[in-house]
Parts: sequence; structure tokens; C-alpha cells
Amino acid sequence: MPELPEVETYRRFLEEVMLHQTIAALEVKDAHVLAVEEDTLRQALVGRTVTGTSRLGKNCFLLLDSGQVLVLHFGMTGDVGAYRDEPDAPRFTRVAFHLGSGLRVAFIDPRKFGRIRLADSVSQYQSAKKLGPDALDISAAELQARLGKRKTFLKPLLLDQGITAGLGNWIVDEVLFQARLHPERAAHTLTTPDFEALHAAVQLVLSTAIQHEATYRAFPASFLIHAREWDDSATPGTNQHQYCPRHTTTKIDKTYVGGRATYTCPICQPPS
DNA sequence: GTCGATGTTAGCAC
DNA sequence: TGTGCTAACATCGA
Repeated sequence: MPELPEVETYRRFLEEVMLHQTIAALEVKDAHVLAVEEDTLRQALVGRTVTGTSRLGKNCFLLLDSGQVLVLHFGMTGDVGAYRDEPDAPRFTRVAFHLGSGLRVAFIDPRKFGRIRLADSVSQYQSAKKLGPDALDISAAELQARLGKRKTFLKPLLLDQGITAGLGNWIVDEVLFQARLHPERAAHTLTTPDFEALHAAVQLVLSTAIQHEATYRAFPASFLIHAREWDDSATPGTNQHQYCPRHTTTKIDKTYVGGRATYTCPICQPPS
């Protein structure tokens, strides 16, 4: 479920297992996830050493000693893993990077929406993809500058990677809940204090999620995420978290905003 | 068998 | 140019 916190967790893992390692071979099990010719990729990777890692929004970068950059995007279901012998390859491994040490790093992606590509640099990739500043780096003032004149709904704007990169569907719901803002508020009606609350909520949600390595069951009880249907952490098969963490007798609403499932508390986040 | 899904992008209509 | 809606991608798992 890769949004910014998951990708940051993957980046830390990749840094741990790949930094200063040489890529000895590239194994492509399913070329569907490649957004670059397999031979081109192999030529760019084999014999190269990983000199660093980076992240922008939901994109993870492996910096190579050639100066080129390997870009990993995990789509909806991407993950990473490491293994030594083929029988231990994780299910749905699509590409494996064989390291000089014998360890193999897996790009795992059941639904194959993830992509692997090459770029000349992080900034070249950022401009090519028109990505805004990372959601962890953006300031309240910049958020206001980018959103304050837009007349459309807040939620789709926050999901727009060109405005700020890294916010996905559940994170935006959580941010809006924490900031007590309705997802259908027109962005230009927000006041400066609203933008400050929004910014603080982005920081809170992202830092909490990263701290728990994106394991949402470990998140504080004050988080709305527990109301999402796929959280079975109370009793499997039931959903005992369908009430607002702050108004424990108020049911969380499920609606669709911009075509995306959206969860809100009708009391905390009154429509304007 | 049916439905929905965490992301992204293209196409289309206004 | 901005906007918003829909479909498509590929597949799993409930």
C-alpha cells in the first residue's frame, strides 16, 4: 500500500541492503513493470554500484555510480524484499536485482501497476513528471500559495502529485480529519489558520506513519484510519472502529469525492 | 461469480 | 487553460 510513508520505509530498507553494493545481474521475471527496454536497463545496472538512495513523494531512487538514477514506483501493491536462493523469492517478485554479495533484492508487485525506469537525475525526473515538492518538505505558506486560488475541492487537489508529492487516498482522509476540514471545501475558502492546520496535519500524519513504518494497526487511536473497512485490528471479520475517535457514538461517513472512497466525521468535518 | 481496491494516466466534454 | 468525470491498466482477495 505504498504512499509516502511506505515508500520511505522501502527506501530505508534498500539503503540498508544496497548501499555500496554492486549490481551483479538483473533478473526480469515479468517485463510488464519495466518502463524502459530490458536490455537498456541491464546495461545501465550491471556492474554499477549503488552510491545512495533518495525519495520524492511516492518515488524511490537508487543513485548509481554512473550518475544515472534507477527510479522505482510501487503503484498500488508494490513492495520490496530480499532473499538469497530462488525458492525463497517472495511471491509476485517481478524483478530481482542480484548483488555482488549474493543477496537478491526483489521488486514485488502482485497487480503490476508499479514501474521501474531510468532517469538522468532526480530533478530531471521531477520536472519530466511535473512533481511538486515532497509533502514532508512543503511549508504552510507554500501550500497556501499553491492551493489558495483554486476553486475546486480540497481533496482532489491534495491528491494531485503536481501540487505536492506523496499524499495518497487514505493519508488525505486522515490529514483532513486531523485538520477538521471537509474534503469538499473549495480550496480558495481556506484561511491562513486553515492552511496552518492543514500543514500541521500533514506533518503529524506522515511522521506518525513513518515512525510506525506504515503499519497502520499501530497508529494512535485518535486516527481515522481505524474506521476504514480493511482495518480488522479489533476483531477479525468485524469492524469495531467505525465510529469517530473523538465522537464515539458518531458513525464515520463513507462517500466518494473525485471518484475516490472518502471517509469523514460529520461532526468534526462539517460541510461548508 | 461479483465487487472494490492503496495509483496513474489518457481521453473526452464542457 | 482549467476542470471533472470515466475508463483503463492487472490482479487479488473478500
